[in-house]
Amino acid sequence: MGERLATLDSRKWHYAVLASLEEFGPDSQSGLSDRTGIYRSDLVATINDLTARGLVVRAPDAADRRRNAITLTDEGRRHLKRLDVLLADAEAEFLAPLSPADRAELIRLLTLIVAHHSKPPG
Amino acid sequence: MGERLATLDSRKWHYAVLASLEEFGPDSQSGLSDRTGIYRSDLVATINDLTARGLVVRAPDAADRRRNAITLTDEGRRHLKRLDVLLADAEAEFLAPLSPADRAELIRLLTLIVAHHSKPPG
DNA sequence: CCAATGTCAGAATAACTGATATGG
DNA sequence: CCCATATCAGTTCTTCTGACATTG
Repeated sequence: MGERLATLDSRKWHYAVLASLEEFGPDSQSGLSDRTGIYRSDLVATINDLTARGLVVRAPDAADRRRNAITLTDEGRRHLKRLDVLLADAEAEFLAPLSPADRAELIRLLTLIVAHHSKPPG
Repeated sequence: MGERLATLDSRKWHYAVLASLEEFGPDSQSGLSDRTGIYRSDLVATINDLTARGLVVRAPDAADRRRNAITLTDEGRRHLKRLDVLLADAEAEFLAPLSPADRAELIRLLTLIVAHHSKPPG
C-alpha cells in the first residue's frame, strides 16, 4: 500500500486524512487526530503538506477560535479517488490467489478479530 | 507480540535469531541474515546482545575464517522456550473470538496468500 | 582481481513525548 | 483557574545504505 501511494507522492496519513474528511466532513485537527490515530503534533505537518498541494483548506473555526476547520477541496476529492483506485488495485493483487468466497471468508474472520479487540466505549 | 517479548527484555529479532538457530542449527551471521530478513549490519548488534546474555556463542568458523559460527547455548534454548510460551499466549488471546475451525480456515487463507507472493527460487 | 563476510557510521522514517501560546 | 487546541522541538526506534578491512 505504501509503495502504491508513493507513486502519487502520498503517504498513508495523507490518505487517512483525506478519507476521514470525505467520510465525516470538515473537522478540526484534534478531531482528525482522534479518527485517524495520527498524533496531533504530527498532523500539523500533514495538513501543511495537503494545504500546499491544494487538497485541503485550513481556516479558523468561527465558532471555536482555538480550532482550525480542515475542509476537503474539489481537487482533494479527486486526489482521494485516484488513491482509492490505486489501493483497490493493490488489494486485488494481494488477494489474487483467493476466490471471491475465500475473500469474503477472510474478511469475516478478520472482522471478528477486530470487533473482539475493540474496547466497548467507556 | 512485541509487548509480550518486551516483558522478557526481548525483541522480535532476538526471537527470530534464536528460533532460526534452533530450527536450522549453527549458522553464520550472513546465513542468519538470509533466513530472518535482518540486515547483516544490524545483526552485529543483535548477536552482541545475545552473546552478552549468554544465549548464543560467537566463534570463528575454522573452515571459512571470514565467518563467525553462531551457536545456541543451553540457556539460549531455555530462553527460546520461554518466549515460545509467551507468544503462544499472545496468539491465543488474539484469536480468542475464532473457533478452532475458524482458526484453521484463517491459517489456510493466509498461507495461500504467502505462497502466492513467495517468488519461486531463481 | 573479484566476491563474500563482518563491522561501523550514519541517513531516513515513523512513532512518540514534552513544552508553550492562545482561546473557551 | 483549568481544559482544549494547535504548534514546535526534540527523543527513540527501526529500517536501510554505504564504506571498509579481512579472507576465499
